[in-house]
Amino acid sequence: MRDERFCASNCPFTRAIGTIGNKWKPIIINVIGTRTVRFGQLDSIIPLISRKVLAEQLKELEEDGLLERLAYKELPPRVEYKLSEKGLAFLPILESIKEWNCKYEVAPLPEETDKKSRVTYAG
Amino acid sequence: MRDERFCASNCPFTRAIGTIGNKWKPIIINVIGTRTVRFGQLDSIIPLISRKVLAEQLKELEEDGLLERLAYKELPPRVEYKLSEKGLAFLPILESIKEWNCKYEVAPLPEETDKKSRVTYAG
DNA sequence: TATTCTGGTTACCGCCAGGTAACTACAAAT
DNA sequence: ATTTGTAGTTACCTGGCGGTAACCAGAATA
Repeated sequence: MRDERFCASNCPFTRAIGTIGNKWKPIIINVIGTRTVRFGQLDSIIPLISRKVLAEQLKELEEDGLLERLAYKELPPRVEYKLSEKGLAFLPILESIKEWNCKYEVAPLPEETDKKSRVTYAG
Repeated sequence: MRDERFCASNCPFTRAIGTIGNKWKPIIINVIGTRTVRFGQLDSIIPLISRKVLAEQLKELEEDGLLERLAYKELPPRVEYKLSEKGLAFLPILESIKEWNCKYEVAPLPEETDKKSRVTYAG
């Protein structure tokens, strides 16, 4: 999911894209925001992602220093995720993407499907 | 390459990620920048992308209004690409990603491979 | 006559991203 | 005794992403 060739580039921008340049990571970071969120919450807030891929993405985000994982030694287990300083510093960028899209997006609904089938987050 | 489920979302941020949330599009937009660039130039500047995928990405970027395509009726053909107003408005976002990465990136070179194998753009 | 130059498109094929289902541990509730 | 709940992990399998190679037009050059 991370692109290793990108991450090995000499260009810092290319490396950045290699790290966060896929569809799930911006969504996950945006959903977490300034909160502390548990795995199961993410799983239900983002219905289109499977648990397997969610776990992979979270692991990579943690390895890349965007995320902090807090595991409590309880049963049933409890794990909380929150953004690190680096992750929090990425939020304004996501915010500007949101504004950019709102400003320039053109009519995105060519075929008027029933609105029930549309999902709120990440789908 | 575009994620249609994302693009059909009610959430403008999710739609934005559905449109530009893959690894090639930010790279392409960044490479074009404020210039006017021909297809063959892009192909050689970004060595890791194949012509097929490059053509696909350019077509989608044009459909999404980020890019303007100017085809001259010559032989051999000449086609020039430049960013639209929407595309140009996206450049500052890419710039802030670059700065963010430079500020927070941690030692990205675990195994010291020979530097010759590293590529400058997108790889 | 044959090659080159450009911007693609098409057919074909292999691999892996990602989905599904099953399974784990153990405590507490029923 | 059995079900429930959490946070994953693992095995297995398939669709489709993306790579490669061939091919196109038609003027210019050798």
